[in-house]
Amino acid sequence: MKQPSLFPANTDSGRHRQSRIKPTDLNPSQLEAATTVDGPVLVIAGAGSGKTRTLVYRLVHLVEQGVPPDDILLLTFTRKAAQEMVGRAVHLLDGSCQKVMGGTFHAIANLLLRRYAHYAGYASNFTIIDRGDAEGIINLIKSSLDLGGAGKRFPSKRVIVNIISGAVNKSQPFDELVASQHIHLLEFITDLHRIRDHYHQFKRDHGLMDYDDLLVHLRNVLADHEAVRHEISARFRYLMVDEYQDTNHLQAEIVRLIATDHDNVMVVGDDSQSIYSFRGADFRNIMDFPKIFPGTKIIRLEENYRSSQKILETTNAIIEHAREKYTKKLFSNIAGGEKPALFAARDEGEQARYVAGKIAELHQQGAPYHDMAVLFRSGYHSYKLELELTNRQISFEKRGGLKLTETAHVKDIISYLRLVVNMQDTLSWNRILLHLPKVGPRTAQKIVAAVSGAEDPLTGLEGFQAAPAWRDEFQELVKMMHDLRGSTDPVAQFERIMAYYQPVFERLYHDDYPVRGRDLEQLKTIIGDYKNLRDFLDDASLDPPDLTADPVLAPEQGKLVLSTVHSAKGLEWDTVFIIDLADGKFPSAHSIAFPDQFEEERRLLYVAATRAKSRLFLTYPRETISPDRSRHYATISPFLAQLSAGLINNVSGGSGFYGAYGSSSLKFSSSAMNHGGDPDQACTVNVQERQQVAAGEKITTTEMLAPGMTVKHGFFGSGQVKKIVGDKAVDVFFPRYGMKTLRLDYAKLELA
DNA sequence: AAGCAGCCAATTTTT
DNA sequence: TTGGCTGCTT
Repeated sequence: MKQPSLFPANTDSGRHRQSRIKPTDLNPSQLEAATTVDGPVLVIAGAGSGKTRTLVYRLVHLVEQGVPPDDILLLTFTRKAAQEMVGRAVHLLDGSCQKVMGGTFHAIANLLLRRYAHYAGYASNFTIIDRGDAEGIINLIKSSLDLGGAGKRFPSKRVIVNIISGAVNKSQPFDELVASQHIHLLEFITDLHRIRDHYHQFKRDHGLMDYDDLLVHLRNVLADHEAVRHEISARFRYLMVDEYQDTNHLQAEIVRLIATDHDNVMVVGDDSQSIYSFRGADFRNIMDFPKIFPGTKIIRLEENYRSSQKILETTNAIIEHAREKYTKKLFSNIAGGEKPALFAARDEGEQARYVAGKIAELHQQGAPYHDMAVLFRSGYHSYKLELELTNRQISFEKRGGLKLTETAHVKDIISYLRLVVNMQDTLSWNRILLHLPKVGPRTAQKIVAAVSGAEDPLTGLEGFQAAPAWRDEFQELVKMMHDLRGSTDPVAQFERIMAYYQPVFERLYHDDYPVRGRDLEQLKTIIGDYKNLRDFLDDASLDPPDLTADPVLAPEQGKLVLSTVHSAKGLEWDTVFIIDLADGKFPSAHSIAFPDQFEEERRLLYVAATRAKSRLFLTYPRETISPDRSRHYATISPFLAQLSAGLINNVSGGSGFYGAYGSSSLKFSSSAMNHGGDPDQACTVNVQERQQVAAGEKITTTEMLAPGMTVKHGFFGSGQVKKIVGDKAVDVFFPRYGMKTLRLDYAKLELA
């Protein structure tokens, strides 16, 4: 949890000792990577190729060579990853390299900016805001500029934040991004500019930084202030960056700038595991690295030490079909094991029962729960399974999906706490003032004006003339704010807030406040780990805890893990289940019309499948139920339909229990398998199946279309066919989204 | 004018 | 399960 201080007094360092690294611990490539001390190094490390091990040993090696641990900066994708690597190195070194600075780009940027923020025009007590906060600001601006109220075609706050953030993370000009990704919003471009400018000004005025600002301002400070650049470059003489394929241009620039004076940088990555392009990540950073750092030593790790050869054959086949040809083909010396198993369940309920049953069965055969994980595309895909596991009393830990800090009641508490640290934080004022009875957006705005206009915000608050209807509650608030300012113990401050908030809480969430109350208990426990309120608030934004099913239980080891694929990155388990492998769920429906996104979904499946050491189960439901309770047939994920026969073992039962179409699903799956190796064949089978179940409405070939016809798409709505492109694709114009080229084997089109 | 209750819609992935 | 919109109440 705690970050080491940024510039600690460095005392003992670099005692030479007998090396802890035995050459036999690493293979020759790993050893070379671990023992190259100076200069730029690019390590291209396939899944399971011992990348983490190599990084840990390099840490050890650097320290053994006399590099003060203090001088090393380890940039990782999650804070957990950094902790684990440093922890392992500390273990190998008997505790002597605790001072290695490690964390995410954002966390490190935060630490540095606390010191250098004034170069960016910020005070050092700035508040870090998350996505929800950013959306809140956009809403305030939208209403203050009187936008969006009238026409409902005006983009939602979500879309606006996406655009603003996307332009920063993709280093793309704002207008260009709107033109390429949101062509239908070009008519609003002037208003979008106004919103963007107000948003930037708002953050500046109130001491707020969003995630992107942390990177942007750090980059700017490094680029524009030579003295600072040299100071930081000297401070971190050795840089290591993990998961480099998931960095964006801004992050690459930051690396370049921090390494200014020494070029001692090792980056590690795998282009076939790039899964964060939605956040601006560009795996071409890997290819560009040697250009930016001339003289780069390139090392490849291609032997997989994680998975059995049988699993690896399948994962290799998954990535084989990628449009982009990747540089590596992994091999494994782990013989034996089982082929991956494919289970086509009748519906989501059966899928959950199958997975839970398998887990119970394997557990009985001696497999510990913590050696098993269930992975899925989206957080909510696991809901049914969570119920099933709870029924069977199998406890689990869920990663990814909703965060504790994303729940309304926790945000409430955090807003009060933020004000203790930064009274200029208008966004938080606005939120908590709405808790007063009879106070809505309008009155809240007036109070906010009084608060931010005053020399001392609290005096401004006190001076506000509250209406008699809510004067008492207002006085309570004033009193609490005074008490909070007089305290420095986070837990005491939390308690004081709760004393005030409890009645508000019960009124606001009268339906379910007892359940929500457990989140607040959990929050209190977490706050108890901090001595300093700002550290807590930073972590709450930068490393928000997952919303766990049973908060009272400490994060004990030994539990089954349920996780989104994104949150499973870098981890491994003996047994892995990947569920909901149906077209439209994995790959997600959003990706289907966009080839780049579709390819990223493929890599995502690759990442998921390469987490497995010895057992891999792939499942999908044949039928899904929408929120409106209508049923839909689902087809197997195209990524699986493309695979050759023989790679995967179809275990889809076949007892009459599955019902009429259940058995047809078996035929479908196995025929797709039998024709495998030839993707077109598999697609043909796929197409026939769709025609059969959908009574001929779905468009499966271009022969069914002609320019001028109207068609319907699940995401884009109705559109007009403009042009037939080849025999598999069609250009369609959608009024709200513009012209799209749709590939008929990806996209599901219907005749309107 | 402003707050508030109740209804309907939509829902990716993360720092 | 939240969020936006509508129409009723203060």
